[in-house]
Amino acid sequence: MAGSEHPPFAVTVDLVILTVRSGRFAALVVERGEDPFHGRLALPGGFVRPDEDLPDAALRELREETGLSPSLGHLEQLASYGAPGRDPRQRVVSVAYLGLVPDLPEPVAGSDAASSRFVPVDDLLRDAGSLAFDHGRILADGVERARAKLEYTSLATAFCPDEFTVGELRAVYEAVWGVELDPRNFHRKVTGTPGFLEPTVGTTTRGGGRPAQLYRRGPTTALMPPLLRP
Amino acid sequence: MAGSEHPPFAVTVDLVILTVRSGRFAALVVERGEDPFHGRLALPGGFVRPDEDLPDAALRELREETGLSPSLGHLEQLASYGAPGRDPRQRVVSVAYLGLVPDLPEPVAGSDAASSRFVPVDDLLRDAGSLAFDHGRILADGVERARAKLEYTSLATAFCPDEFTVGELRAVYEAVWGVELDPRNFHRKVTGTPGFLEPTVGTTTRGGGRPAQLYRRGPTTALMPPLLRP
DNA sequence: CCAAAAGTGTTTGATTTACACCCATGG
DNA sequence: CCATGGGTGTAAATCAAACACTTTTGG
Repeated sequence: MAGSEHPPFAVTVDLVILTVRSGRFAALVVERGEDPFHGRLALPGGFVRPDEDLPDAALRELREETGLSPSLGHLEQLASYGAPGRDPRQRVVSVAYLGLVPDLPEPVAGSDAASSRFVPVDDLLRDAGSLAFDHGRILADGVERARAKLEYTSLATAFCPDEFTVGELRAVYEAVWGVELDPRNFHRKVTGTPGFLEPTVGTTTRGGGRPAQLYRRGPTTALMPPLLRP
Repeated sequence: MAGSEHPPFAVTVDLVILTVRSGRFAALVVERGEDPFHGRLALPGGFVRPDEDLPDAALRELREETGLSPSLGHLEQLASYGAPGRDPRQRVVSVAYLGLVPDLPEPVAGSDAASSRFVPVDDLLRDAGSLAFDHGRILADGVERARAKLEYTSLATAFCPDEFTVGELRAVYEAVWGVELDPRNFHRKVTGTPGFLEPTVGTTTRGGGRPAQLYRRGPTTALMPPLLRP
């Protein structure tokens, strides 16, 4: 807590942006255009500006990379990473944020990094060194956090579009956890948890079968009873 | 992810060190000896050194402030705080760590900050502005995290000395949550959860009544069934 | 012997699970 | 009319809360 002899640090934000795309749990990655790690995959991110708060920097990067502001979706701080050698150029402390977004209709909208795309997380995590810097660890931490939070919050709705069916919501859990859930018990559980889902007037038959009630995400990001253990 | 025009940041670690002392949930605070916030209470912490990893900085501060290395106890990253105005002198990003320690026999051992002491968290949180900087918020976040993790992990043992009884462990929960728990059901629950407690040969009658089995913390920081909902 | 805390057993009610069954649509 | 998913009912199993009861010490 002394005076002014603080060493020079750079501060960045890195983003773990997760979604569910065609039944697969996937993360947004960019291909690096410069050294170090030229040509390798990395998490999107960038330097925090001099007068910018950390969440603002994360939101700005999210907008730049995906064209999304998480009015839909969800953004929270994940953790910080500051090992001395993690960036070979200089001492960098990175504050990682975890974002959950619905499957974008356009892969990535009018976006800074044209080379960004979603890749299934199992593929990215298969060997830890496939990502630049320590981004493999950051991604693993983000994936673990997301999986854990689905168990006891209503966050899974952040992966769904504005209106969605209970079956589509169940598909999110099945993709993220890699399990099969009983459709009947799942339905009872989520519709019976206050604050989780808000019914709309509409129904849909996309996906076939009997028309399904459409829901919006509840207002509260509600905490729930355990939901379902994989 | 551009070149080298990064603004000057200072990086610190701040510590939320929690314990249970005479039945009260308490946090370690120091009295500031300099401006800004001269004379106000603050969380212990300090600048990260140029070649020091973040967890190492947190461990070093913990040692300096409490004389404890958390071989007993527990230390984990909490969150980072970097709002532009949070330190009036300069732009500082602080990485907060959460430490859970047993009640120290000596209040604070051979310690850097002679003015450090444990204060009940309710007193510290009663009005948010009682702590310097944004340390009220950091403390609140740490307290919330600790309370939440007791629910589904065996972390409560980090508040206990090397050997302890089930009744002493129950007292930890009651202090942290501010509730009364049924001693009989609590006993069954914790002794029945594999990996939570490791029985020793000893017993004790400190606290009166029938001799109580002594336990050590289990090896695994086990995840548990929900335990008990307050 | 009495108080006080440890520890066990049992009863009751809630929650979860598994699965039988009916519903409403598209092809 | 049938395949497909949506949605409800229900019985069995599992789990948690409440509490009667026994144990073992100190005073």
